[in-house]
This record gives sequence, C-alpha cells and structure tokens, in this order.
Amino acid sequence: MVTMRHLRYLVALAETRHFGRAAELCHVTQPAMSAQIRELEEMLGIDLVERRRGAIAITSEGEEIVRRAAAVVASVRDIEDLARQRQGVLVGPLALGIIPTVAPYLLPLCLATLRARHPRLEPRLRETRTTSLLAELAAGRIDVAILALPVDRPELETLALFTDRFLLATAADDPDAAAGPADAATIRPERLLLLEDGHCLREQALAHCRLASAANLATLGATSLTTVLQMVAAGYGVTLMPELVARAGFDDPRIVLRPFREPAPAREIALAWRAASPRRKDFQALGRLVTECWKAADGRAAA
Amino acid sequence: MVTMRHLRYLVALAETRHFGRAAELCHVTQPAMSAQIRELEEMLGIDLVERRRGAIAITSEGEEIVRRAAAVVASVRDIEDLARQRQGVLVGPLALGIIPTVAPYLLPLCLATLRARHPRLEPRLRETRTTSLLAELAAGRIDVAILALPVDRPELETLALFTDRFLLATAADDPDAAAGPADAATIRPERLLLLEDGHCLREQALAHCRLASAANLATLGATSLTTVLQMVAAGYGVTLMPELVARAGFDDPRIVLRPFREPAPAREIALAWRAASPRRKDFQALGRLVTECWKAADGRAAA
DNA sequence: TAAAAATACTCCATAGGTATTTTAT
DNA sequence: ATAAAATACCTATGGAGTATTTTTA
Repeated sequence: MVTMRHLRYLVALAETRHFGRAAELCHVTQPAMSAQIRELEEMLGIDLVERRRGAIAITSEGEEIVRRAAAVVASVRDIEDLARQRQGVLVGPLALGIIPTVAPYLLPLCLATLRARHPRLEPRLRETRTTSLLAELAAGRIDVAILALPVDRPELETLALFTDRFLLATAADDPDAAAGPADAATIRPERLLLLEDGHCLREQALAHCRLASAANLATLGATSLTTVLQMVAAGYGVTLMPELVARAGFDDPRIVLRPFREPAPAREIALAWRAASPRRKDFQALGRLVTECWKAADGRAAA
Repeated sequence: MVTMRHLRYLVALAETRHFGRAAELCHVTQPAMSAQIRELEEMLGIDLVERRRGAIAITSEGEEIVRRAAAVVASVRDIEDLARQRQGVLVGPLALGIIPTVAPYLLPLCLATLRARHPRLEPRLRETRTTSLLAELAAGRIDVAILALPVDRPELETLALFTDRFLLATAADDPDAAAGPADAATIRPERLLLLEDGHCLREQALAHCRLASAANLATLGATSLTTVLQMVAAGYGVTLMPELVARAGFDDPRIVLRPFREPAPAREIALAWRAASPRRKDFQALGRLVTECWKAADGRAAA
C-alpha cells in the first residue's frame, strides 16, 4: 500500500537528486530514506531512480510517478491548509517569497502591522529572484510570493498590490541634479548603473529606457540596490530607483531623487500563488495589508 | 501529519456514513476506524462528522475535505495503476461494471477469449444499472464500465464498442409472427412488455417506439430480460430484444425474432472510464477484444 | 579512495485487535 | 432497550536511528 510517506520522500528525492539531502529535507536519516524509496520501487515494480556516484537520476518511468506524487503531496498540503484556514485568517505557518528589490524595503513597512494584526501568523521568509520564486510556488515550497508583474503562468493567480514608480537617482553634485522632471530618453546608457543580469528590475529599467541591448551599458551590474545607490552617490552614474526604496526611508544627502515626466516608468508589484491553493483568503488579507502599508508610507516619499 | 490511511478511512466513512461498515470496507475493526477519524479531526482542528444514532452525517466543512480526500485517494490509486500497467497490458486487478441487459449476454461471448489472451488479468465484475455504474466510476470503485451511450459526463471518456440493434420478440403463435420486417410504429403500447423503471433499455425502447409516456403500457416491468422473454413466450405481449441476446445463443422455439425496418432501433454499447485514469491502454485493449468477440458471434445471430 | 547508498540491528511509536463502556434514540 | 461509537488496554508491525559495509566513479 502506497503511503504519503513514500510519496513525500520520493518528491524530496526528485528535488534534491541526493538521498542524503532528501532525507534531511524530510527530517530523517539517509537509511530511512533509502528504505522507503526501495520499498516504493518494490511495490510499484518499477526502478524509480538510477543510483549513481554523483547526482542520482530519476528514470523516465519514474518521472511520471514523481509528477503525480508531487500533485498528491500538494493536494494533501492543501487539505491541511484548508483546515488551518478555518481557524481564522492568517494563522499558522506561511511561506512567503519576495524578490530582492522589494524585500528589504517593503518588509520594514509591513512587518510591524502584520505582527500586530495577526500575532498567530508564523511567516517564513525567502528572498530570491522571480524565476526561483515561480518554481518554488509551483512546487509548493512557498505559499505565496511578492514580485513584479507580469507573471503569465496560467497555474498561478495574482493580485496587484501597488504601482511602484521609478525615480531617477542622481549624485547631488551632478549638474543635472537641479533640473526638473527627468526624461528616460535623455539618460546616457554608459552612465546607467543597474543590477546584474537576472534581476527583473534590470529588465524593467532597460525596457523603460528603450535600451534593447545592454551593449554599451556601464560596467558590471551589482547584486543589491544598496550597492548601486552607493555607486551613484560616489558619482559613477545614475540609476532608476523604485519609489518603494524612498518610502522605506531611504535618504542620502549625496543623492537626489527626481521623478520622471508622466507617463513615469513604473513596475506593478503583486502577490502570486498557486490558483489551486485553498488559502486565497489568507493571501487577499495579506494583499490588503500590504497595500494599506504602502499607502501609509506615502508621506515618507522623497520629493 | 495527514496520512493516506486517514484519507482512505475518511472517504470510506463518507461513502458508508457508518463507522462499522466503513471499517469493514477498509478491512479493519470499528475502533481502528474511530481512532483514525478522531485523530484526523484532531489534526485538522475540524469536526468532520456528526456522530448520531442512525446514519452519521459529514459536516459542511467536512464535505470539502472529503471531496479533496477522495481526489487524493483516486490519484494515488492511479499511481499504482500506472505502475501495474507498465508490467504489460491487462495485467492485475480490473474492476469492471456492466449493465444488467448486457452482462449475462456479452460475458459468455468474451470471457473465454479474455482469459486465454490475458491470463494474468484478475477481473472483478459488478452488475448494476447505469446510474450506479457512473457513480462508482467517479468514485473509483470500478475502473471501467460497459454501458449504453450517451454518457454525457465530461469527466468520463468513452469508447464505442458495437451497435446493438433491437429485434422484435413475438410469440411464435402470434398471427404477426410470420409478417416481414417489424415497424416500431405499429406496436400496440398495451402489448409492449418492458423492464422495470430505471433500466436504460426501457427508456431506449420507449424512445424508439415514440411512446413518451408510460401511461398505457402493459402491466408491471420485470427485473430481468429473461423474465420478459418468458412472458413473451407465454403470449403476454411483445418486447424489443437486443440482438446481443441472440448472438449470445438465445433460441426459444416459442419466440420469433423479427428485425425492424431500417433505420432499425438500436443502442450503442460502449466502454466508459474516468478520463484521468492512467489505464487507457488497458481499456482500449479490452474494447478491441470485446468488439472482436461481438463480430465473431455474428453467425449465431437469429435470422 | 572517498562519497554515497545499502545493509544489519535495535528500539519504540503507533495502528490495530479484543473486551467493555458510554451514548443516543 | 439496543445499536453504534468511544474507551481501555494489550500486542505487534514497521519506521527510524546508529553503526557498518558495499558500491562506484
């Protein structure tokens, strides 16, 4: 008889491709993992994994079983979530993923309120880029993510939270710093400092400046917005900074933040979750709270 | 941690609405069933069942859990089926439901061939009417059913097997017995003998004779075709008999079987299974075999 | 030869059984 | 009064741990 244990272990093994790490994920020892996988193979009469020295491989027959097993594991987690949800909104564990250009700025705006209003919520935070977040959402490793639209995955549902306009960050001693509203078209590509490849903020900035190619862009990208802003402050160039950073209290005398001419470049920040998740109400409540905190931080925005 | 055991027991309980019978279905004792259900309620923090003297009731919150649990149980059975299927086609257990107006006539045509070609198949037969079959298919209690089209359930897939024309069964000493091809329009309703309400064959016969109402039909319906034919033989009236019965070797000197004028009334016999089932190949193989046996029995058809 | 998986064994948690009590109609 | 579910208690299966061996790149 196939048990949930067999399926959970199999899914973990397929994710890690390593008995030891899969065992760790499931909070058991490696022999326990081996025994269960072996038993499952025995029961099904199929070789599910090819044992090899390096990373093990799931056999082709195994792939289909793994796909179905993952769906079952997710469904059962949904049952547990559904039950928990009945206890009230935003109660119990919530795995929340946030992109790196949002997390450090949005969290200070929201966490205190979240804590105060939902003291029984146990948030588990994960900060990583959009592509990882989407994969982890699908796999059920996280419940909900905060990222920039568009998402374009039919199996995910999204809820727009707020529009985050970009500001042009210029060194205070730059001659242009005193000028009026900025114009994306006038930015000289070789002065534009951006995050490294893979950050959605980089793509958005490029799109808004109508720079299709990164050919003549300034040097190497940075890993964090803070670093980019330090570079701007030191006079190495300019960058597009989300208003969110300003609302989170960013204030550096060496940097001037100038709004763009309308229509200002902007990114749409949203929640995303598996459409099949039973925790819709949780996510909607979370969304309302975030939007509210965003609006409340309006006064703190830079001029 | 929710286990498959919890879910299987819950589904059984929801089906039987009785701890004792649910326990029996799961091959355990009633206290074992009680303990698991109680534990599941504990874990989820939800009252799933209302314990009452007569039939117990699933609570409204419980219904949703039961729905999801049933889906999970079916998915896991699909995984097991998928594995078994890999061993070869038509191997291992197969729960097959057949409507009562087909089973006793089709089985003798097919079983020997099925046995010979697929000796490792372990068929479990269930004979009941269309509505039960459809419910049991959906619940996964049977894997596949043989019934008459149309089915009209989006979650089921069907495969037409053969067209079963109706013959008019008349007593040999009836003055009409010697006449040529029969005409449905000329049948006198008060002479038409049919199965009792609920058999699809009854509805089909009525439809083909364009008798919307059963108002002036002959007496009470019978439970089996054999009984109806006995009544015809005894001169109590006529009936529409599927050609299948003739191909299965029906031959009674007291009864004359007359074909209908074209287009002859007929029923379409088909296989049906849950579209999500991984055993499609099994079912298609079974379908081919049945169709072949049907054709092979052609010679035995009455004139 | 080293990392990784399998094996050997021991232990204990828990599912299930039997006997009985409680509950609800 | 009685059927049905809950409880008490015991047993045993099997899942997990530790220690060790086998495998294979």
